[in-house]
Amino acid sequence: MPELRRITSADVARRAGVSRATVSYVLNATPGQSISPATRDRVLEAASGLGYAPSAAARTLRTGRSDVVLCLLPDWPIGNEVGNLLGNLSTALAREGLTFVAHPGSREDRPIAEIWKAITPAAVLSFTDFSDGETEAMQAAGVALVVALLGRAGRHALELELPQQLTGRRQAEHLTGTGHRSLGYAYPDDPRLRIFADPRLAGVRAAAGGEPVVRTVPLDPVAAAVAVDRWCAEGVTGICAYNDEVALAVLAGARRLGLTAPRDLAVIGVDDIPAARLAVPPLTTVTTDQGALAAHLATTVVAAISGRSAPLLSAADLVRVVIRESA
Amino acid sequence: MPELRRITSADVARRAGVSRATVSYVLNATPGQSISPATRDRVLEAASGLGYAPSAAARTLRTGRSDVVLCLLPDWPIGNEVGNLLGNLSTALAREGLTFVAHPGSREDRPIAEIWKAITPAAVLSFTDFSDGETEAMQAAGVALVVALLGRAGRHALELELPQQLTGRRQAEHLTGTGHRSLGYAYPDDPRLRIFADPRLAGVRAAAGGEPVVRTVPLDPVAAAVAVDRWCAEGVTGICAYNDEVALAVLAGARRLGLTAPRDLAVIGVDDIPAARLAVPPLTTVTTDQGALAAHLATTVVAAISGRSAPLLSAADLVRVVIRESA
DNA sequence: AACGCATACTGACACGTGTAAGTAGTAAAG
DNA sequence: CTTTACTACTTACACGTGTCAGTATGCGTT
Repeated sequence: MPELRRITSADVARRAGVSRATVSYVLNATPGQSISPATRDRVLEAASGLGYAPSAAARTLRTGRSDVVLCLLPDWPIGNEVGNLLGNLSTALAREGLTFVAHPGSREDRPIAEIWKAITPAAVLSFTDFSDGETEAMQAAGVALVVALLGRAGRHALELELPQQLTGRRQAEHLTGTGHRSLGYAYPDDPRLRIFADPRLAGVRAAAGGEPVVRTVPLDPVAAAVAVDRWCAEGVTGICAYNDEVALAVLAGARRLGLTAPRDLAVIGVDDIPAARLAVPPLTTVTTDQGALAAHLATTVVAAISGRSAPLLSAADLVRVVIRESA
Repeated sequence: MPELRRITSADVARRAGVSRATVSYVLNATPGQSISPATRDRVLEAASGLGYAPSAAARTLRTGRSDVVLCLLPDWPIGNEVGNLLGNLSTALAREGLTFVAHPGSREDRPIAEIWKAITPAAVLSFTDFSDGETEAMQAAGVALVVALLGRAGRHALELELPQQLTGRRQAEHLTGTGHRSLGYAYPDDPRLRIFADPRLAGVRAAAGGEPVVRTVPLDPVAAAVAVDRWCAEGVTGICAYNDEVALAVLAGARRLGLTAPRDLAVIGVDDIPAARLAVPPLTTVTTDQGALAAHLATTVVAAISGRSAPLLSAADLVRVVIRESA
């Protein structure tokens, strides 16, 4: 059995006939160092020839900072669209030389300190915001950047807040644009979702003429029917739903009452999940350009890590209405 | 401004009035070392008093192994159910002292070597299987365990293969149990999903009387109608769909043809997504106990890391049919 | 000839940890 | 009184890297 040993930069140095320091300078393209093209090539060839892979642990120990960006996922079920965003974020950050990883699971079953202590990330992203103590502890441990994407406005940049509001705006604009005067907002049943729901509702409020009638709609046809019945009694004709699933519940509730969309009630969702176009009737919804959003998040993270100032998000054409038949 | 320095075990040792080695022995409860209760308490108190957090990088460097379990996600969109599985897996591994992280994004845009090099995980999980070279390189770099959950049968344990097959079995059993003799299988449009679809189809084959009529069904009502039309012409009366979304497409296609489920065509899905119970008619589907599956995966990983043999999966009551109206 | 000054490197240290090997001190056994 | 065994530690090294401070060589200038 062949000896299975890690290949270190010392191996590369030996093979290239130079010192280990030179190897490090070549492979990291350290500025301010002058290396002759000849030895540079020798080092590069030796490294790839041996299949050298620098030890991240050693590098992190030395520099006090890794190239990992950690994203703490919330404990509520992540849907297709968040998964999509994470995928795009991962490729966008990879393009900048950063490694993106996500940690799912609630914060309760494991203190989040355990997590970033085990990774030593360059940046930590979270959907919810941190306590001041947490932020402080992380920065003391060498985490360069801590960002909450949503949550109570603090001194953090809430980068996702704006697109969420815009989502609500577009919903309301579409309904008022098609003649609906009195709007309802179908709020999700799960209280953990309010962190997303509140900014969307705020967007609806801003774009709707009057105050929308907010009602919680469970993902159940019978319960949804009750909500729809009361909306109709109040003269509401257009419903902005928190997302497509809630919108499907509204449609199912309306169907139980013998109502058909969009004639009796217009419904518009968010996310454009696959089930939306397969619904009865096909669901009009609002979709976000996750690729562009992820790219912006990535540049924000990179800028913050390297100390530059982050560009502003031009959210205007990020969110788009997909018109089908339900509204 | 207060000096912001990392608290090391040397700080703890100084404060407790002992050597650094003693601190390490106490905090890691190293077997074979005898520490007096008095000094043990002093060390423990000093550590918590200073808020000591061991550097994962240093520990990883020293031991050559971290307590991180890395899961490589495929590049196709992960749905609710996979997200659920990841969450459960995360909490199950946390209970064993392991930190779970997921890396989304395709393998193409970043060689996977870059990823595990940046993390140095104790184990790597993947849905697809690795090339032999990749496996070898990872083990050379100190990764203890490499597991492919699905894929071509190799020398790896394909832990997810069995539950997937069982899923297909349960679908077919339900349909044959309700009198359907001639079955069809609605295969997903996206070729990247075949890694999940093939074992499920194999399960249907094993449980169905004859060979099911396999047809690809895109997530589009019009295209799905074409498939349904041909199935009906062939005398097929029950459809096992790859998942709930494909099942919804089949239902939408049937509706376009004026057919109603389950009278003209019985349809059964997989996953029990929220949209399933809101469909017309509410979708009968097969659901997996993700919590139990995750727990089994976690114990398998832990067993493999610590060199013990893994327990077998008792898959029997893991998969369950949710009977609604479509079949 | 002396000096400055780039170029092209090398030697040595530090990061924070786990652990093997060693060392006093005490106590029981021979 | 020596030996052995055990307790309760400490000293010292290694893990693999980045980087500061040197050093030797060549070259143009004073």
